[in-house]
Amino acid sequence: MLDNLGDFKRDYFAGELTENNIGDEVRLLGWADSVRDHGGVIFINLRDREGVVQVVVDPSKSPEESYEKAKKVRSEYVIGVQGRVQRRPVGTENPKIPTGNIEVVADKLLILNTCDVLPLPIEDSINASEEVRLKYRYLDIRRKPMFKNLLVRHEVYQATREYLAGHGFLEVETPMLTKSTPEGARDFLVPSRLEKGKFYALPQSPQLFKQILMVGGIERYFQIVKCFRDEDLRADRQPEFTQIDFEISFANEEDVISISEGLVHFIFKKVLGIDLKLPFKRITYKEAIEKYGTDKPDLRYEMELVDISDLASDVEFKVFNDTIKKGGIVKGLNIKKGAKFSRKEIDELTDYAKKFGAKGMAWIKISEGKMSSPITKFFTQEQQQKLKEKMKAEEGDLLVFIADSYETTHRVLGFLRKHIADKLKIIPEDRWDFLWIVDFPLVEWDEEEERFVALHHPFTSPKEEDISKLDSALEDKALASSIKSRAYDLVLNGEEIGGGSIRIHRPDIQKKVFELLGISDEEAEEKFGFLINALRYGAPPHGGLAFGLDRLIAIMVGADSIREVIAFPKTQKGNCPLSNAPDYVTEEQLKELGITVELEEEPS
RNA sequence: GGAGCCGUAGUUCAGCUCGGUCCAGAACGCCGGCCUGUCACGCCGGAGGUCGCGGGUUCGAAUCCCGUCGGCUCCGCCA
Repeated sequence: MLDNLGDFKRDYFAGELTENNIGDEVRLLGWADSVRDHGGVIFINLRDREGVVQVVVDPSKSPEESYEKAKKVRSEYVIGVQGRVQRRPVGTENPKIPTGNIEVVADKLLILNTCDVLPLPIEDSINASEEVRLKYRYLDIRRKPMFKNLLVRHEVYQATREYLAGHGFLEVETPMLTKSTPEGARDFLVPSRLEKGKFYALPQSPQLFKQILMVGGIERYFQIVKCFRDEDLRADRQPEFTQIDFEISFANEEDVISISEGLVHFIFKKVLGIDLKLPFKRITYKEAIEKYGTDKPDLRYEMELVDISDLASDVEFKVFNDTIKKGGIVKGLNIKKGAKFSRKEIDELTDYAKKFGAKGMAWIKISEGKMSSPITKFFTQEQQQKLKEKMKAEEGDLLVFIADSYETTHRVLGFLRKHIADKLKIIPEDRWDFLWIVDFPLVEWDEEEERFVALHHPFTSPKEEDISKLDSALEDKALASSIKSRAYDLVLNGEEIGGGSIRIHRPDIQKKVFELLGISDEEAEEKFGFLINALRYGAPPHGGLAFGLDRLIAIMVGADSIREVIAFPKTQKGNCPLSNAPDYVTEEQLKELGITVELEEEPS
């Protein structure tokens, strides 16, 4: 028989009790974390949000009714205890828990609810499969590490609001039911009942609305906001995710960067007690690609790409000099202490490189004072020496080379660099390597679509000195590619955690950029007409940034996946094992929306 | 769209190479009994399985083959 809560109130959280409470009569509410029945005395660890305390039910001290009830308590029963706090008898202290010097002698015991056999253990270390954890997320969240992640998340929200509100930013909500936009990710669509055949889209970001808020004279806007993108999932990608989004009027890059740095600094200080060094390092997009092979380099380890194209054009090795002749490049990585790799391991690296488009991978081991490799014979002594100098090669190193186009070479080496660093476990933990990537190209040529696409988004402003290039950019691919944008990304430990730009605030420039992107006047008018219109009515210069909140928090708590910092995340197929969404709806619901569904198979 | 790993009691796994001795086994959990200072309590006993699903091969399939569903990682995709 279960007890009613009635007017039973909690005086303390279990974890709040200290030796100062000794002698106090207290009431506690929570879950039975563990029960130890000795046939006589019964120990129950009562757990709540803030911690655990031992409750003692002693037949010689507690009322018989309470003792009989205590015998029935099992793991995760919901209980209430009224009792006196006492110092534990000498020798029975438990140093493993913060309240280990005290215990509560139960006077009154309430059993408020029972609990079925648990599908996953409520323990700190994770053993259960992720599928089970998501299905029973309420049990998973009872685990301390999950609770801590959600707590950190809460503290980041609060710090964000404190900092941005303190710097004159107004929190304004933007619509969740909005308009589908071309460019960018696939939209989630929501059918309109009132206008059958029409659809809302869930926002990929509040981009257009926050710009319009600037036109509206808000001056400084922010929002902690859900964004939706219907693309395939990854460990760091969910179909719905959260951004810290902000925008500033009359701002240039430095204003946005400095607010961003201030915010991140504030969050780290407030939540983790860490003093980040400001300003963050900055490198250009070009430098990032050429040194690290990626636009989100992890600077926690060195291993930079080395260009040996000039040397490669002279060596007899056909793969190298042919690549150069065709306008490609040859670059290498020095894998420190990599000479210990077996032939098999090197072959695995080659296969890995091929996955990313490499045709092959050349390698040279430096061991016993000389170079050993199938390609050494193509190098003269002098060339070997030169190569060693360029690569800063020392005894015990392994040099690997990719010869291909500019793009492929960098891309492959970028992935290799990361892969090898993981493999060799040379990435230091507990480092916070923030890095701004600046000077992005405005557009890049998309071979598949046979048009230019925006690297950032279509509302990103070109650099002021490049605006004149817009007029002839369509006819001149090289010229178009040389236009730099006013975009910037913030990278932390090799992950992109934020990105933004100074936007276009003039309708004439916006029109030219649309033209460059192959977006016709009609299409621009139809899809973004409301923004273009707004720009015509005194739009101030403005810019901003959005942080990927989930990624930021995942890195802060050391989680491998953003699912660990989201209360109710989705699986890789976009399912929610807890609620079983998405699911079929009734014929009536579909009819009301004027929707007919074509299924390959009938729903079961 | 593609590649890889995984799917066996409530949970985590072993068994699968080389089919039979497996009407499947361990640990934790659960249930019952004993136990008055434990805290991963202990001791004794017990229950618990559509081996993801479907098909095939075979005298015989958890094990081999094909398909399919689901979970995870990655590529493509993600302005």
